[in-house]
Amino acid sequence: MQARPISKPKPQNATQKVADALALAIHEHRLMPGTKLGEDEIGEIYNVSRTVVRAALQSLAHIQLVEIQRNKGAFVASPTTREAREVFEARILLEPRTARSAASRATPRDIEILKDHIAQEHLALDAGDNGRALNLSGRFHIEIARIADQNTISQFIETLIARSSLVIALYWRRESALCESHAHHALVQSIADGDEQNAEELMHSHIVDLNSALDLRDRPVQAQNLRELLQATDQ
Amino acid sequence: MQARPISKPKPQNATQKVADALALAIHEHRLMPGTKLGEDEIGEIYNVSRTVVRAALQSLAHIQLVEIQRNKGAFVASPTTREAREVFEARILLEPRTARSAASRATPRDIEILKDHIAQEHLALDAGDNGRALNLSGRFHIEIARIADQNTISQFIETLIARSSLVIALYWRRESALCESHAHHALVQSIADGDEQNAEELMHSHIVDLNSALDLRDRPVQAQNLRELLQATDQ
DNA sequence: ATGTTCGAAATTGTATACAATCTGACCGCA
DNA sequence: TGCGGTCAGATTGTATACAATTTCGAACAT
Repeated sequence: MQARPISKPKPQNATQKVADALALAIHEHRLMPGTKLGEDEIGEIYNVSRTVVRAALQSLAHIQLVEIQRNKGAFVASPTTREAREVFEARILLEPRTARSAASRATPRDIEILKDHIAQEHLALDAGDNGRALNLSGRFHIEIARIADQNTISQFIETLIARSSLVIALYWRRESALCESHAHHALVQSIADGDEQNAEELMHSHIVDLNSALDLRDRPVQAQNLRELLQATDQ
Repeated sequence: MQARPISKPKPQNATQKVADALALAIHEHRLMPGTKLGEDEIGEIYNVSRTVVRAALQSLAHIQLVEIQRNKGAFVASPTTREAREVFEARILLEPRTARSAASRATPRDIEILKDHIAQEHLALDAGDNGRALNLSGRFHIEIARIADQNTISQFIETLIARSSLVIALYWRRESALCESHAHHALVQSIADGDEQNAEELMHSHIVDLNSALDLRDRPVQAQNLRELLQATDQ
Protein backbone atom coordinates (compact mmCIF):
# COMPACT_ATOMS: atom_id res chain seq x y z
CA MET A 1 0.00 0.00 0.00
CA GLN A 2 2.91 2.33 0.36
CA ALA A 3 2.89 4.73 -2.50
CA ARG A 4 6.61 5.13 -2.91
CA PRO A 5 9.26 2.53 -3.65
CA ILE A 6 11.13 3.38 -0.48
CA SER A 7 13.91 5.47 -1.97
CA LYS A 8 13.86 8.51 -4.18
CA PRO A 9 16.33 8.15 -7.02
CA LYS A 10 17.53 11.72 -6.68
CA PRO A 11 14.79 14.21 -7.35
CA GLN A 12 16.16 16.03 -4.35
CA ASN A 13 16.79 19.68 -3.89
CA ALA A 14 20.04 20.58 -5.58
CA THR A 15 20.25 23.83 -3.68
CA GLN A 16 20.20 22.08 -0.36
CA LYS A 17 22.92 19.68 -1.40
CA VAL A 18 25.23 22.50 -2.41
CA ALA A 19 24.45 24.45 0.73
CA ASP A 20 25.12 21.40 2.89
CA ALA A 21 28.39 20.66 1.14
CA LEU A 22 29.59 24.23 1.59
CA ALA A 23 28.45 24.32 5.20
CA LEU A 24 30.31 21.12 5.93
CA ALA A 25 33.47 22.45 4.36
CA ILE A 26 33.20 25.58 6.47
CA HIS A 27 32.48 23.66 9.64
CA GLU A 28 35.47 21.44 9.04
CA HIS A 29 37.64 24.49 8.49
CA ARG A 30 38.52 23.51 4.97
CA LEU A 31 37.13 26.84 3.87
CA MET A 32 38.51 29.53 6.10
CA PRO A 33 36.87 32.87 6.91
CA GLY A 34 37.35 35.43 4.18
CA THR A 35 37.53 32.92 1.35
CA LYS A 36 35.85 34.15 -1.78
CA LEU A 37 33.03 31.94 -2.98
CA GLY A 38 32.65 32.63 -6.68
CA GLU A 39 29.37 31.54 -8.18
CA ASP A 40 30.74 30.11 -11.41
CA GLU A 41 33.51 28.30 -9.59
CA ILE A 42 31.15 26.56 -7.20
CA GLY A 43 28.72 25.85 -9.99
CA GLU A 44 31.39 24.01 -11.96
CA ILE A 45 32.45 22.01 -8.92
CA TYR A 46 28.97 20.68 -8.25
CA ASN A 47 27.75 20.75 -11.84
CA VAL A 48 24.85 23.04 -11.24
CA SER A 49 23.95 26.41 -12.62
CA ARG A 50 24.61 29.70 -10.89
CA THR A 51 20.91 29.84 -10.06
CA VAL A 52 21.16 27.10 -7.49
CA VAL A 53 24.56 28.26 -6.26
CA ARG A 54 23.13 31.68 -5.59
CA ALA A 55 20.21 30.20 -3.70
CA ALA A 56 22.59 28.11 -1.62
CA LEU A 57 24.82 31.08 -0.86
CA GLN A 58 21.86 33.21 0.15
CA SER A 59 20.69 30.45 2.41
CA LEU A 60 24.10 30.28 4.05
CA ALA A 61 24.22 34.05 4.28
CA HIS A 62 21.05 33.99 6.28
CA ILE A 63 22.60 31.89 9.00
CA GLN A 64 25.65 34.10 8.67
CA LEU A 65 28.02 31.40 7.56
CA VAL A 66 28.78 33.50 4.53
CA GLU A 67 28.63 37.20 3.96
CA ILE A 68 27.29 38.59 0.70
CA GLN A 69 28.46 41.99 -0.45
CA ARG A 70 26.43 43.47 -3.22
CA ASN A 71 28.15 43.36 -6.58
CA LYS A 72 31.19 41.89 -4.89
CA GLY A 73 30.22 38.35 -4.14
CA ALA A 74 30.00 35.90 -1.28
CA PHE A 75 32.74 35.19 1.24
CA VAL A 76 33.04 32.86 4.15
CA ALA A 77 32.02 35.06 7.05
CA SER A 78 34.61 36.56 9.38
CA PRO A 79 32.90 37.31 12.68
CA THR A 80 34.36 40.23 14.55
CA THR A 81 35.42 39.83 18.15
CA ARG A 82 32.24 41.56 19.08
CA GLU A 83 30.11 39.14 17.13
CA ALA A 84 32.09 36.31 18.68
CA ARG A 85 31.25 37.57 22.15
CA GLU A 86 27.61 37.95 21.21
CA VAL A 87 27.42 34.42 19.89
CA PHE A 88 28.72 32.96 23.11
CA GLU A 89 26.54 35.19 25.24
CA ALA A 90 23.55 33.93 23.33
CA ARG A 91 24.70 30.35 23.75
CA ILE A 92 25.05 30.85 27.48
CA LEU A 93 21.53 32.19 27.53
CA LEU A 94 19.97 29.40 25.49
CA GLU A 95 21.88 26.18 25.86
CA PRO A 96 21.88 25.56 29.62
CA ARG A 97 18.11 25.83 29.69
CA THR A 98 17.95 23.52 26.72
CA ALA A 99 20.21 20.97 28.38
CA ARG A 100 17.90 21.00 31.37
CA SER A 101 14.97 20.32 29.16
CA ALA A 102 16.86 17.55 27.41
CA ALA A 103 17.63 15.92 30.75
CA SER A 104 13.95 15.82 31.52
CA ARG A 105 12.97 14.22 28.23
CA ALA A 106 15.80 12.08 26.95
CA THR A 107 14.94 8.52 26.04
CA PRO A 108 17.40 5.62 26.16
CA ARG A 109 17.63 5.90 22.40
CA ASP A 110 18.66 9.53 22.73
CA ILE A 111 21.41 8.61 25.16
CA GLU A 112 22.64 6.04 22.67
CA ILE A 113 22.87 8.68 20.00
CA LEU A 114 24.74 11.08 22.22
CA LYS A 115 27.25 8.44 23.27
CA ASP A 116 27.72 7.52 19.66
CA HIS A 117 28.51 11.12 18.86
CA ILE A 118 31.18 11.21 21.51
CA ALA A 119 32.66 7.94 20.29
CA GLN A 120 32.88 9.23 16.74
CA GLU A 121 34.41 12.39 18.01
CA HIS A 122 37.14 10.36 19.72
CA LEU A 123 37.75 8.44 16.54
CA ALA A 124 38.13 11.59 14.51
CA LEU A 125 40.53 13.05 17.05
CA ASP A 126 42.63 9.90 17.10
CA ALA A 127 42.73 10.00 13.33
CA GLY A 128 44.03 13.55 13.57
CA ASP A 129 41.03 14.87 11.70
CA ASN A 130 40.44 17.97 13.80
CA GLY A 131 38.00 19.44 11.33
CA ARG A 132 35.71 16.46 11.54
CA ALA A 133 36.08 16.35 15.31
CA LEU A 134 35.06 19.99 15.58
CA ASN A 135 32.05 19.43 13.38
CA LEU A 136 30.95 16.44 15.44
CA SER A 137 31.44 18.40 18.60
CA GLY A 138 29.06 21.02 17.27
CA ARG A 139 26.52 18.46 16.22
CA PHE A 140 26.60 17.09 19.73
CA HIS A 141 25.17 20.37 20.97
CA ILE A 142 22.61 20.39 18.21
CA GLU A 143 21.57 16.88 19.14
CA ILE A 144 20.92 17.96 22.71
CA ALA A 145 18.74 20.76 21.44
CA ARG A 146 16.84 18.27 19.33
CA ILE A 147 16.27 16.07 22.35
CA ALA A 148 14.94 19.05 24.25
CA ASP A 149 12.19 19.02 21.63
CA GLN A 150 12.00 22.75 21.14
CA ASN A 151 12.32 23.23 17.43
CA THR A 152 12.32 26.99 17.51
CA ILE A 153 15.11 27.26 20.02
CA SER A 154 16.93 24.37 18.38
CA GLN A 155 17.10 26.34 15.19
CA PHE A 156 18.61 29.29 16.98
CA ILE A 157 21.18 27.06 18.60
CA GLU A 158 21.99 25.53 15.26
CA THR A 159 22.92 28.89 13.83
CA LEU A 160 24.91 29.72 16.93
CA ILE A 161 26.88 26.50 16.62
CA ALA A 162 27.54 27.28 12.99
CA ARG A 163 28.86 30.72 13.82
CA SER A 164 30.86 29.29 16.69
CA SER A 165 32.74 27.22 14.17
CA LEU A 166 33.84 30.38 12.43
CA VAL A 167 34.72 32.02 15.72
CA ILE A 168 36.87 29.06 16.66
CA ALA A 169 38.59 29.16 13.30
CA LEU A 170 39.52 32.77 13.91
CA TYR A 171 40.10 33.10 17.62
CA TRP A 172 40.97 29.73 19.09
CA ARG A 173 44.10 29.81 21.23
CA ARG A 174 46.51 27.12 20.28
CA GLU A 175 47.66 26.78 23.84
CA SER A 176 44.36 25.57 25.19
CA ALA A 177 43.56 21.95 24.66
CA LEU A 178 40.78 21.13 22.27
CA CYS A 179 39.58 18.11 24.19
CA GLU A 180 36.17 18.94 25.45
CA SER A 181 35.09 15.37 25.25
CA HIS A 182 35.35 15.06 29.01
CA ALA A 183 32.79 17.80 29.46
CA HIS A 184 30.57 16.16 26.86
CA HIS A 185 30.81 12.86 28.63
CA ALA A 186 29.79 14.34 31.97
CA LEU A 187 26.89 16.09 30.28
CA VAL A 188 25.58 12.89 28.78
CA GLN A 189 25.79 11.27 32.18
CA SER A 190 23.70 13.91 33.85
CA ILE A 191 21.19 13.82 31.02
CA ALA A 192 20.98 10.07 31.25
CA ASP A 193 20.38 10.41 34.97
CA GLY A 194 17.66 12.94 34.36
CA ASP A 195 19.51 15.32 36.64
CA GLU A 196 18.16 18.57 35.24
CA GLN A 197 19.98 20.89 37.58
CA ASN A 198 23.33 19.25 36.96
CA ALA A 199 22.82 19.19 33.19
CA GLU A 200 22.04 22.87 33.16
CA GLU A 201 25.08 23.74 35.24
CA LEU A 202 27.41 21.51 33.28
CA MET A 203 26.30 23.03 30.02
CA HIS A 204 26.78 26.48 31.41
CA SER A 205 30.31 25.87 32.58
CA HIS A 206 31.12 24.00 29.40
CA ILE A 207 30.25 26.98 27.26
CA VAL A 208 32.06 29.33 29.59
CA ASP A 209 35.11 27.11 29.23
CA LEU A 210 34.85 27.17 25.48
CA ASN A 211 34.57 30.91 25.53
CA SER A 212 37.57 31.34 27.76
CA ALA A 213 39.64 29.31 25.34
CA LEU A 214 39.19 32.08 22.80
CA ASP A 215 41.42 35.07 22.41
CA LEU A 216 38.95 37.85 21.78
CA ARG A 217 41.23 40.81 22.23
CA ASP A 218 40.47 43.35 19.54
CA ARG A 219 43.12 43.24 16.90
CA PRO A 220 43.51 42.85 13.17
CA VAL A 221 42.68 39.22 12.71
CA GLN A 222 44.76 38.61 9.65
CA ALA A 223 46.13 40.80 6.97
CA GLN A 224 43.82 38.93 4.65
CA ASN A 225 41.54 41.52 3.21
CA LEU A 226 42.25 45.06 4.21
CA ARG A 227 39.50 46.28 2.01
CA GLU A 228 36.79 44.74 4.11
CA LEU A 229 38.35 45.95 7.32
CA LEU A 230 39.05 49.49 6.24
CA GLN A 231 36.35 50.76 3.99
CA ALA A 232 33.06 51.59 5.58
CA THR A 233 30.77 49.17 3.86
CA ASP A 234 27.13 50.04 3.91
CA GLN A 235 25.53 46.68 3.41
CA MET B 1 35.45 64.33 -1.51
CA GLN B 2 32.44 62.16 -0.99
CA ALA B 3 32.22 59.74 -3.81
CA ARG B 4 28.48 59.52 -4.11
CA PRO B 5 25.97 62.28 -4.73
CA ILE B 6 24.19 61.66 -1.43
CA SER B 7 21.31 59.57 -2.71
CA LYS B 8 21.26 56.42 -4.74
CA PRO B 9 18.76 56.81 -7.58
CA LYS B 10 17.55 53.26 -7.15
CA PRO B 11 20.32 50.76 -7.63
CA GLN B 12 18.95 49.13 -4.55
CA ASN B 13 18.29 45.51 -3.96
CA ALA B 14 15.04 44.65 -5.63
CA THR B 15 14.81 41.41 -3.71
CA GLN B 16 14.86 43.17 -0.39
CA LYS B 17 12.15 45.57 -1.45
CA VAL B 18 9.83 42.75 -2.47
CA ALA B 19 10.60 40.81 0.69
CA ASP B 20 9.93 43.86 2.85
CA ALA B 21 6.68 44.60 1.08
CA LEU B 22 5.47 41.05 1.54
CA ALA B 23 6.61 40.94 5.15
CA LEU B 24 4.74 44.16 5.88
CA ALA B 25 1.59 42.83 4.28
CA ILE B 26 1.84 39.70 6.40
CA HIS B 27 2.54 41.62 9.58
CA GLU B 28 -0.43 43.83 8.98
CA HIS B 29 -2.62 40.79 8.41
CA ARG B 30 -3.48 41.78 4.88
CA LEU B 31 -2.09 38.44 3.79
CA MET B 32 -3.49 35.74 6.00
CA PRO B 33 -1.85 32.41 6.84
CA GLY B 34 -2.31 29.85 4.11
CA THR B 35 -2.48 32.35 1.28
CA LYS B 36 -0.78 31.11 -1.85
CA LEU B 37 2.04 33.33 -3.02
CA GLY B 38 2.43 32.61 -6.72
CA GLU B 39 5.72 33.69 -8.23
CA ASP B 40 4.34 35.08 -11.46
CA GLU B 41 1.57 36.91 -9.66
CA ILE B 42 3.93 38.67 -7.27
CA GLY B 43 6.35 39.36 -10.07
CA GLU B 44 3.69 41.19 -12.04
CA ILE B 45 2.64 43.21 -9.02
CA TYR B 46 6.11 44.54 -8.33
CA ASN B 47 7.34 44.47 -11.93
CA VAL B 48 10.23 42.17 -11.32
CA SER B 49 11.13 38.77 -12.68
CA ARG B 50 10.47 35.51 -10.96
CA THR B 51 14.15 35.36 -10.10
CA VAL B 52 13.91 38.13 -7.55
CA VAL B 53 10.52 36.98 -6.31
CA ARG B 54 11.95 33.55 -5.62
CA ALA B 55 14.86 35.04 -3.73
CA ALA B 56 12.48 37.15 -1.67
CA LEU B 57 10.25 34.18 -0.89
CA GLN B 58 13.19 32.04 0.14
CA SER B 59 14.37 34.82 2.38
CA LEU B 60 10.95 35.00 4.03
CA ALA B 61 10.83 31.23 4.26
CA HIS B 62 14.00 31.29 6.26
CA ILE B 63 12.43 33.40 8.97
CA GLN B 64 9.37 31.20 8.65
CA LEU B 65 7.01 33.89 7.53
CA VAL B 66 6.28 31.77 4.47
CA GLU B 67 6.41 28.08 3.92
CA ILE B 68 7.77 26.66 0.69
CA GLN B 69 6.60 23.25 -0.46
CA ARG B 70 8.66 21.76 -3.22
CA ASN B 71 6.93 21.87 -6.59
CA LYS B 72 3.88 23.35 -4.91
CA GLY B 73 4.85 26.89 -4.16
CA ALA B 74 5.05 29.36 -1.33
CA PHE B 75 2.31 30.08 1.20
CA VAL B 76 2.01 32.43 4.09
CA ALA B 77 3.03 30.23 7.00
CA SER B 78 0.42 28.71 9.30
CA PRO B 79 2.11 27.98 12.61
CA THR B 80 0.66 25.03 14.46
CA THR B 81 -0.41 25.44 18.05
CA ARG B 82 2.78 23.71 19.01
CA GLU B 83 4.89 26.14 17.06
CA ALA B 84 2.91 28.96 18.60
CA ARG B 85 3.73 27.71 22.06
CA GLU B 86 7.38 27.35 21.17
CA VAL B 87 7.56 30.86 19.85
CA PHE B 88 6.24 32.31 23.05
CA GLU B 89 8.42 30.09 25.19
CA ALA B 90 11.42 31.35 23.29
CA ARG B 91 10.26 34.93 23.71
CA ILE B 92 9.89 34.42 27.44
CA LEU B 93 13.41 33.09 27.51
CA LEU B 94 14.99 35.87 25.49
CA GLU B 95 13.06 39.09 25.87
CA PRO B 96 13.02 39.70 29.63
CA ARG B 97 16.80 39.43 29.73
CA THR B 98 16.99 41.75 26.75
CA ALA B 99 14.71 44.29 28.41
CA ARG B 100 16.99 44.24 31.43
CA SER B 101 19.95 44.94 29.24
CA ALA B 102 18.06 47.72 27.48
CA ALA B 103 17.26 49.31 30.82
CA SER B 104 20.95 49.44 31.61
CA ARG B 105 21.96 51.04 28.34
CA ALA B 106 19.11 53.18 27.06
CA THR B 107 19.97 56.77 26.18
CA PRO B 108 17.49 59.66 26.30
CA ARG B 109 17.32 59.39 22.54
CA ASP B 110 16.28 55.75 22.85
CA ILE B 111 13.52 56.68 25.26
CA GLU B 112 12.30 59.25 22.78
CA ILE B 113 12.09 56.62 20.09
CA LEU B 114 10.19 54.20 22.29
CA LYS B 115 7.69 56.82 23.33
CA ASP B 116 7.24 57.77 19.72
CA HIS B 117 6.45 54.17 18.89
CA ILE B 118 3.77 54.06 21.53
CA ALA B 119 2.29 57.32 20.30
CA GLN B 120 2.08 56.06 16.75
CA GLU B 121 0.53 52.87 18.01
CA HIS B 122 -2.20 54.89 19.69
CA LEU B 123 -2.80 56.84 16.52
CA ALA B 124 -3.15 53.70 14.47
CA LEU B 125 -5.56 52.23 17.00
CA ASP B 126 -7.67 55.37 17.04
CA ALA B 127 -7.75 55.26 13.27
CA GLY B 128 -9.04 51.73 13.49
CA ASP B 129 -6.02 50.39 11.62
CA ASN B 130 -5.44 47.30 13.70
CA GLY B 131 -2.96 45.84 11.25
CA ARG B 132 -0.68 48.82 11.48
CA ALA B 133 -1.07 48.91 15.24
CA LEU B 134 -0.05 45.29 15.51
CA ASN B 135 2.98 45.86 13.34
CA LEU B 136 4.05 48.84 15.41
CA SER B 137 3.55 46.88 18.57
CA GLY B 138 5.94 44.26 17.25
CA ARG B 139 8.48 46.83 16.22
CA PHE B 140 8.36 48.19 19.73
CA HIS B 141 9.79 44.91 20.98
CA ILE B 142 12.38 44.90 18.23
CA GLU B 143 13.40 48.41 19.18
CA ILE B 144 14.03 47.32 22.75
CA ALA B 145 16.23 44.52 21.48
CA ARG B 146 18.16 47.02 19.40
CA ILE B 147 18.69 49.22 22.42
CA ALA B 148 20.02 46.24 24.31
CA ASP B 149 22.78 46.27 21.71
CA GLN B 150 22.98 42.54 21.21
CA ASN B 151 22.68 42.07 17.49
CA THR B 152 22.68 38.31 17.55
CA ILE B 153 19.87 38.03 20.06
CA SER B 154 18.06 40.92 18.42
CA GLN B 155 17.91 38.98 15.22
CA PHE B 156 16.39 36.01 16.99
CA ILE B 157 13.81 38.24 18.61
CA GLU B 158 13.02 39.78 15.27
CA THR B 159 12.09 36.42 13.81
CA LEU B 160 10.09 35.57 16.92
CA ILE B 161 8.11 38.79 16.60
CA ALA B 162 7.48 38.02 12.96
CA ARG B 163 6.17 34.58 13.77
CA SER B 164 4.14 36.00 16.63
CA SER B 165 2.28 38.07 14.11
CA LEU B 166 1.19 34.90 12.36
CA VAL B 167 0.28 33.27 15.64
CA ILE B 168 -1.87 36.22 16.58
CA ALA B 169 -3.58 36.12 13.21
CA LEU B 170 -4.52 32.51 13.81
CA TYR B 171 -5.11 32.16 17.51
CA TRP B 172 -6.01 35.51 18.98
CA ARG B 173 -9.13 35.42 21.12
CA ARG B 174 -11.56 38.11 20.16
CA GLU B 175 -12.71 38.40 23.75
CA SER B 176 -9.43 39.64 25.10
CA ALA B 177 -8.63 43.27 24.59
CA LEU B 178 -5.81 44.12 22.24
CA CYS B 179 -4.65 47.11 24.19
CA GLU B 180 -1.21 46.31 25.41
CA SER B 181 -0.16 49.90 25.23
CA HIS B 182 -0.44 50.19 28.97
CA ALA B 183 2.13 47.44 29.42
CA HIS B 184 4.36 49.09 26.85
CA HIS B 185 4.10 52.38 28.64
CA ALA B 186 5.11 50.89 31.98
CA LEU B 187 8.01 49.15 30.29
CA VAL B 188 9.34 52.36 28.82
CA GLN B 189 9.08 53.97 32.22
CA SER B 190 11.19 51.32 33.89
CA ILE B 191 13.72 51.42 31.07
CA ALA B 192 13.92 55.17 31.32
CA ASP B 193 14.49 54.84 35.06
CA GLY B 194 17.23 52.30 34.45
CA ASP B 195 15.35 49.91 36.70
CA GLU B 196 16.70 46.66 35.31
CA GLN B 197 14.87 44.34 37.64
CA ASN B 198 11.53 45.97 36.97
CA ALA B 199 12.07 46.04 33.22
CA GLU B 200 12.84 42.35 33.20
CA GLU B 201 9.79 41.49 35.25
CA LEU B 202 7.48 43.73 33.27
CA MET B 203 8.61 42.23 30.01
CA HIS B 204 8.13 38.75 31.38
CA SER B 205 4.59 39.36 32.54
CA HIS B 206 3.81 41.26 29.36
CA ILE B 207 4.68 38.28 27.22
CA VAL B 208 2.86 35.92 29.54
CA ASP B 209 -0.19 38.13 29.17
CA LEU B 210 0.09 38.08 25.41
CA ASN B 211 0.38 34.34 25.46
CA SER B 212 -2.63 33.90 27.68
CA ALA B 213 -4.69 35.93 25.25
CA LEU B 214 -4.25 33.17 22.70
CA ASP B 215 -6.44 30.16 22.28
CA LEU B 216 -3.94 27.40 21.70
CA ARG B 217 -6.18 24.41 22.14
CA ASP B 218 -5.34 21.81 19.54
CA ARG B 219 -7.90 21.75 16.85
CA PRO B 220 -8.13 21.90 13.07
CA VAL B 221 -7.24 25.49 12.42
CA GLN B 222 -9.19 25.85 9.24
CA ALA B 223 -10.43 23.46 6.69
CA GLN B 224 -8.14 25.24 4.29
CA ASN B 225 -5.77 22.61 3.01
CA LEU B 226 -6.37 19.05 4.06
CA ARG B 227 -3.42 17.85 2.07
CA GLU B 228 -0.95 19.67 4.26
CA LEU B 229 -2.57 18.40 7.38
CA LEU B 230 -2.99 14.82 6.35
CA GLN B 231 -0.14 13.63 4.21
CA ALA B 232 3.19 13.14 5.92
CA THR B 233 5.36 15.56 4.02
CA ASP B 234 9.02 14.80 4.18
CA GLN B 235 10.30 18.24 3.22
C1' DA C 1 59.39 55.93 -10.14
C1' DT C 2 54.78 57.29 -8.74
C1' DG C 3 50.20 58.18 -9.52
C1' DT C 4 46.09 58.61 -12.62
C1' DT C 5 42.85 57.39 -16.35
C1' DC C 6 40.74 54.35 -19.26
C1' DG C 7 39.09 50.01 -20.92
C1' DA C 8 38.80 45.02 -21.37
C1' DA C 9 37.95 40.91 -18.70
C1' DA C 10 35.64 38.95 -15.04
C1' DT C 11 31.86 38.74 -11.78
C1' DT C 12 27.44 39.60 -10.06
C1' DG C 13 22.26 41.14 -10.73
C1' DT C 14 18.24 40.34 -13.37
C1' DA C 15 15.40 38.52 -17.04
C1' DT C 16 14.02 35.00 -20.02
C1' DA C 17 13.75 30.21 -21.84
C1' DC C 18 13.28 25.47 -21.22
C1' DA C 19 12.36 21.12 -18.32
C1' DA C 20 9.94 18.78 -14.67
C1' DT C 21 6.03 18.44 -11.85
C1' DC C 22 1.56 19.28 -10.28
C1' DT C 23 -3.50 20.51 -10.88
C1' DG C 24 -7.86 19.86 -12.48
C1' DA C 25 -11.17 18.75 -15.74
C1' DC C 26 -12.93 15.74 -19.11
C1' DC C 27 -14.19 11.22 -20.44
C1' DG C 28 -15.05 6.32 -20.40
C1' DC C 29 -16.64 2.55 -17.84
C1' DA C 30 -18.62 -0.24 -14.17
C1' DT D 1 -23.86 8.08 -10.04
C1' DG D 2 -19.29 7.18 -8.82
C1' DC D 3 -14.64 5.87 -9.76
C1' DG D 4 -10.26 6.01 -12.19
C1' DG D 5 -7.30 7.40 -16.04
C1' DT D 6 -5.46 10.60 -19.28
C1' DC D 7 -4.16 14.90 -21.09
C1' DA D 8 -3.78 19.99 -21.37
C1' DG D 9 -2.86 24.06 -18.73
C1' DA D 10 -0.58 26.14 -15.09
C1' DT D 11 3.21 26.45 -11.77
C1' DT D 12 7.64 25.58 -10.04
C1' DG D 13 12.81 24.04 -10.68
C1' DT D 14 16.84 24.82 -13.30
C1' DA D 15 19.70 26.59 -16.98
C1' DT D 16 21.07 30.06 -20.01
C1' DA D 17 21.33 34.85 -21.84
C1' DC D 18 21.83 39.59 -21.22
C1' DA D 19 22.74 43.94 -18.33
C1' DA D 20 25.20 46.34 -14.73
C1' DT D 21 29.07 46.71 -11.84
C1' DT D 22 33.53 45.85 -10.27
C1' DT D 23 38.33 44.53 -10.87
C1' DC D 24 42.76 44.93 -12.55
C1' DG D 25 46.31 46.03 -15.56
C1' DA D 26 48.35 48.82 -19.13
C1' DA D 27 49.15 53.17 -21.10
C1' DC D 28 50.26 57.71 -20.06
C1' DA D 29 51.31 62.03 -17.64
C1' DT D 30 53.74 64.08 -13.88
